[in-house]
Amino acid sequence: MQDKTTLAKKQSGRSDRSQAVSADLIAVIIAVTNGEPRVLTIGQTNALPSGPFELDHRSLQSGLRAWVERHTSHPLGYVEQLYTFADRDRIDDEHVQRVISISYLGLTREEQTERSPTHGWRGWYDYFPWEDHRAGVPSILLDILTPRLQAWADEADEPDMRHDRRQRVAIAFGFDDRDWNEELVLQRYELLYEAALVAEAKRNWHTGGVPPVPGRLMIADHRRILATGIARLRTKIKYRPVVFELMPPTFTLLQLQRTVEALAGRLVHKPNFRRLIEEQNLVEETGETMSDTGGRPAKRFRFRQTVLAERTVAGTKLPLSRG
Amino acid sequence: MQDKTTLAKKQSGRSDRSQAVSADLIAVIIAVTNGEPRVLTIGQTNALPSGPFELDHRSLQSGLRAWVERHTSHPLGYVEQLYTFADRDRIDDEHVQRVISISYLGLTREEQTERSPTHGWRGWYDYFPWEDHRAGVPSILLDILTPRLQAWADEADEPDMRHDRRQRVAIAFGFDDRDWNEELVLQRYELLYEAALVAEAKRNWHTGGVPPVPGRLMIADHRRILATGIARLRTKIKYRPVVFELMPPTFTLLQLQRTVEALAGRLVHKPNFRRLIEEQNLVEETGETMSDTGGRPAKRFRFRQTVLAERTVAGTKLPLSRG
DNA sequence: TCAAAAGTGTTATCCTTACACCCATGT
DNA sequence: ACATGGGTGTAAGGATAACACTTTTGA
Repeated sequence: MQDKTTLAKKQSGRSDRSQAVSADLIAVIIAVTNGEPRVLTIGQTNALPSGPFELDHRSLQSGLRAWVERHTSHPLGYVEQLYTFADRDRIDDEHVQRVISISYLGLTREEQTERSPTHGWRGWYDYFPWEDHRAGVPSILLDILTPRLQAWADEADEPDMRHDRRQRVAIAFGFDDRDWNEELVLQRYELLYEAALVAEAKRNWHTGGVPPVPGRLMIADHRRILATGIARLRTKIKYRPVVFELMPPTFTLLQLQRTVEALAGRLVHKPNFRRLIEEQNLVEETGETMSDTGGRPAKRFRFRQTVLAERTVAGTKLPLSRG
Repeated sequence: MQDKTTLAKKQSGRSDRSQAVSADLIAVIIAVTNGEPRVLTIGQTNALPSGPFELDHRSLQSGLRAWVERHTSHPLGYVEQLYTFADRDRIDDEHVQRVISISYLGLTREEQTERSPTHGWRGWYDYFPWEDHRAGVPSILLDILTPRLQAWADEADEPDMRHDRRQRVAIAFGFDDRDWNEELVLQRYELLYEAALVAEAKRNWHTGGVPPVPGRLMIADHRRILATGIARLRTKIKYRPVVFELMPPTFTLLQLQRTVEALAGRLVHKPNFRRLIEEQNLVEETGETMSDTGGRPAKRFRFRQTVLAERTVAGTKLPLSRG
């Protein structure tokens, strides 16, 4: 980095020195269908949708919006920037090229009618099976992750490092009767990476180390970016009314609850959930009821669009207790 | 944006079409000196330190760290990415060049001994005088901002828009006996910009519109970036132990409290503050005391470095009540 | 009649905020 | 003595989580 004064010179000299960067957008597009959170992927490749940032777009957001809406034929309700990476290099014909990846989180609804060969939706728990605690602590976590993480912590030579590893693992995964914190998605993935328990960190498992833990792989660092997106969304739903971007125009309170549970990966206390949603005036009755799935018919609700103005800033609360 | 398959081709064709981007880093470096939050600026120019991202740095963070540490001769304690912008264009000799600005927040301590011609520190409330509520609601807010914002809201033609403006202003600035929320720094700045009450939005004040509101101007969108950084820091101190990055090695609890108050722009309830800090075991006594400023000598404390490991994830609490 | 879901009422607990008060030191 | 800052005890209020129980439908 230089002072402002030297900045201009540096930049016109760019092409001589073959120093340039290119910018990619990477999108984490989320929908919730049949109570499962899903992520938009490209082809069969387990890659997040991405591509070069084009000059004709006014801004990063508008570029992303245009592209996604073209491909999914569904408006992108909510878009938020996640993170910008520049740690990777790409080698071109004659130049070393720096690639800057700007990642975004977007929320939509899955278009049921469409079958596209270029993209598809996949459940996010395919990539992170240890993150779904709706039916209790998943056995993958208990039987596979726990012992391997313990072993990794214990294999450290210095006592300080052992203690540090044990503590980080305990906090992230809720060991030693700590509570499970569903927001720590990225920390957990990074610990698994650091412990080389995830296939992306193929430092030694193919040459004698331990095999990777279950969970679908993605190209490059896309799984890490997805983890970032999930973590952000899990935090966000607790204080901003973004869940509604994932809902159909009208819905029952249980459907809304199931969506929240799908995202958070944990169950919610039903009576308290309903109260909280209604107290906050986030929704209004449509007058209709639904009598699908056995039981007393449920009132249909619709999101009160006006709260978007009121609450872009103010907040939403969700009770995330044990069910 | 394109699918992955077309990505490679697009990129090698970059130089022919003169389409390339360049990347800038922009840094919001904060220190707190004598109970005032200060920001590192360049020269006399009211600009944040910035410069091109250089290829020889391993990552964005390391590039920023190296540069700042070279110039301030003080280690950068905490660094966090703020936001990436690409909305501006810069015109080169023969090309239109897209500039991507990646902004960072960094925390240090101000080096007292040093006097550099290339950079200096300036109180952040010079730029945002309406943000300092430590001595009560500032008169700038009461006497100047309030009537102008009301007027702007009322001048809207459609009733819906009027209502929307009134509501957003009321939430952001705490009108109609709403509480002041110190975290909404960016929303407030954006409202002032939208209302053209800030010199950056010089749409009409020099041709007959209202003059800008008090508050020091910065070049380009730097004041907006600073607002983003302040907002982020004000939120962060409430749940992560980052204040300590701004403190000298040892300090009294009142000094710590004054630092928090300087950042938050509001007073804190002393007894509760002390309890909360001590209960959380964030600090330990050094054994020494300080008897500077009249009154009973205060115990000196030091930050417990071990909590960095424990709490990178877990949290810190601060009581931000009325004092 | 039972299962399944929709709802209501109330209590226990904890955290936040505030109030009241005493202690130690320098001038 | 009094001003200034250090420091402790405790109670009021609100938010959250939990428990217990009633209602309405379809099979």
